[in-house]
Amino acid sequence: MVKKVIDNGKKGVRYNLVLNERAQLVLHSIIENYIQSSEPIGSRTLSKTIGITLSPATIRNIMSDLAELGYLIQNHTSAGRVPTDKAYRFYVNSLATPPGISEQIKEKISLVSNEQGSQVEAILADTVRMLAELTKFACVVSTPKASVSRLQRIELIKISEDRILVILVTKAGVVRDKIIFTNESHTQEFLNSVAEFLNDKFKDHSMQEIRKEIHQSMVDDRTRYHDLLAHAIRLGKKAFELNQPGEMLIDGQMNLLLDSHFHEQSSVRSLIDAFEQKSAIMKILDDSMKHKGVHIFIGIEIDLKQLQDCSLITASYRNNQNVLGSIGVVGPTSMDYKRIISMVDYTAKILSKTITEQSYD
Amino acid sequence: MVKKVIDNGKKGVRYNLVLNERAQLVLHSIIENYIQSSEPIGSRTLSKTIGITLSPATIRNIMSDLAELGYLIQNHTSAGRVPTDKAYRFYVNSLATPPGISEQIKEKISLVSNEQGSQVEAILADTVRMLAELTKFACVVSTPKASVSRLQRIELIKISEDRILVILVTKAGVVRDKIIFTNESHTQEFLNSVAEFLNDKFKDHSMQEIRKEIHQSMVDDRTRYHDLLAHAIRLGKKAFELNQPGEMLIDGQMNLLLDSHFHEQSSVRSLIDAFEQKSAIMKILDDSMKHKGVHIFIGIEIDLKQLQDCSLITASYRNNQNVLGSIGVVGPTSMDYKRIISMVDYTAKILSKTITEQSYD
DNA sequence: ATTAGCACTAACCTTCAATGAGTGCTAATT
DNA sequence: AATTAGCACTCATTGAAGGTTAGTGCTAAT
Repeated sequence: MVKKVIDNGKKGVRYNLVLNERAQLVLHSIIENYIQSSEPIGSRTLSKTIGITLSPATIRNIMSDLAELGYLIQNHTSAGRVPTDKAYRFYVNSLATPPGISEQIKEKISLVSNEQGSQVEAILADTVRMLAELTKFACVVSTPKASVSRLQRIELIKISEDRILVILVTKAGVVRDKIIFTNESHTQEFLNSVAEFLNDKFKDHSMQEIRKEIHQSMVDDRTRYHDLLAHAIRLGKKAFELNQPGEMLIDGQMNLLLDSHFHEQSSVRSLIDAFEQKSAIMKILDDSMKHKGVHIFIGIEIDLKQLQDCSLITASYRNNQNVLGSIGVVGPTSMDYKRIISMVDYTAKILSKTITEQSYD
Repeated sequence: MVKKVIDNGKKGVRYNLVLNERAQLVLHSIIENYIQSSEPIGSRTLSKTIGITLSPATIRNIMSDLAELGYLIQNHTSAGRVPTDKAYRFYVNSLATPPGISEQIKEKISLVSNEQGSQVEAILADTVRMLAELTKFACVVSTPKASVSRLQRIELIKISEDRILVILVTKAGVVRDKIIFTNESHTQEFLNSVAEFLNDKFKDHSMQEIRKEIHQSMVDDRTRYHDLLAHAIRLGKKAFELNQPGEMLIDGQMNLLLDSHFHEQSSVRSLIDAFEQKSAIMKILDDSMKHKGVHIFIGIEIDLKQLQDCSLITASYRNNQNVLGSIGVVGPTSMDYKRIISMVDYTAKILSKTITEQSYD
């Protein structure tokens, strides 16, 4: 029975479990129907909506085979069938380049953060909110990590005898601040000199480079005999220490809770859990930064059991110099992939454009 | 029939609709029962749980009167009765000083933001999360408004030919940044001089004062003939312009959505709406900053129709110098007021203490 | 290889009656 | 005069019965 389906003309190819064309068509059609209706698809309804003429009975046979191959499951014996993660994977793989999106949507996406002089964080917040609004799903974005970005300027501000506020501005337009503690008390004037020194020495260097250079300076003999230098290096070490691991902005979690796919108590709980400990999602976003283009994680492919009923569509954004972060949409596995993929794709592109313009390079 | 209840012994007092003692007891008991069970209270069950011996029939009579006076309503003719906003108002008014809370809870509250050297925003974020976690409701906090706070330091950072990044650090420990545009191009060195000038002149002044002083300087003749001064004032004007209207952090919205009181689609929608346009809630928080101690808004008392089924408990927090903002909990009108009030109260006190320690005064 | 036909399933909806928690009113009791 | 017992009544909730519907699998005919 399986043979019927895997047999696509060439007898010899045993392991190449490629669906024959008709089976593909049926599967495709089931998925698109299901995405639209969210209801199990039966042979009858399908035989009407599918393009070619095919009797319900034939379709039943094909569906039975597809079920056996793991593309479909039945919730009840007498219910229609529902696509599995494997089916969605087949589906998105079969999609060619993301289809264009309507001018209207494009305009909405482009409209965000047109306000000049916005900070990067504000742009990201606006973007993520817009995308959540547009997709009606939850939307996340990782903020640029300071470590890959290059230094625009550092400022040291005296707060109390033993506390200094460090402000780092990166070329990507991100402002980060943190407090460091010292044993000795410095005047603001002295801190200004130190900051000026660090700016001269490290401007345009990447944070990683800076940390390395500071480390080298510390073992350099010259440092010990030069007072300002010594202090500068000591303070600089603390200031440039790896700090925030990069953050993540979330919007539209509510959309998911309202979504009919997640109406059972249990799935709502696990969704909340997943978003509460951001780290896991963050990690996925980070990973997807490494590759170009849109990334799609379907159900079980997301390495997070709380999100087993979800799919995650991500795309990275960048400025002229670096990949800075990624933006993503979390929705039910039965989401309208075409629509969401193209939106995420376009949004990431516009975001890259906006951020590049705002960058200080 | 009404007379029976409003009559508390003194015939003459017609407008003073004070409930007699027994009616108060019954009402009190109904409310506490309802807070616990969330189910309409009938005369039968009440006659068992109430302290004194009182037959169901008698209680029915009293309940009937209370209903007529607007303290109770019946959803259906044959259902138990449920407290109204008016009843909750009576209830919280009758509560004496917030009762103490368990040491365990106190400890949990105090535990937050023990990490030294945290930024104010981080402390607030941690606090609001903790309070949401503890109360299982939504929790909001308004960040300190820059305008009331006093200047610790200003920095000007050149970003491009026509853009300058302004960083304001207030004594309350808040860092704010924004970008301003200029017609003329300045060197970073020049910006440093300007910043130093502004720091000398305005350190420790409140933002409001600074705006006023700048305004005066602009009409002052001397300003025109002094180049640095003129530039400083011009840039300063832009830098200190009223910018962010203060922000608001929210956490635990999900808790509300999960709460059984908000399980109808419509009320979930309106909750989301309410939190989406933060401004209205922000306004209430702002208002409550003006008064000392815990504030309680019950149902209709919240000037926001989307939150008609909610109550809001707020308390302001402060440093040595100023009231900085307020923190609040949003829950169903039938929340456990005693518990929540004491938690909000205690949290605000701890928050004030923490922030005072972090302040740069 | 495809399709028509048929028996079978299971969810879903509607109806109906029974149950139970509650009420208001009146008359008896304290 | 206030309280309580008793009674008739209301209405939401529950669960069983029965019909409907959308679906299946299998077999035989095309």
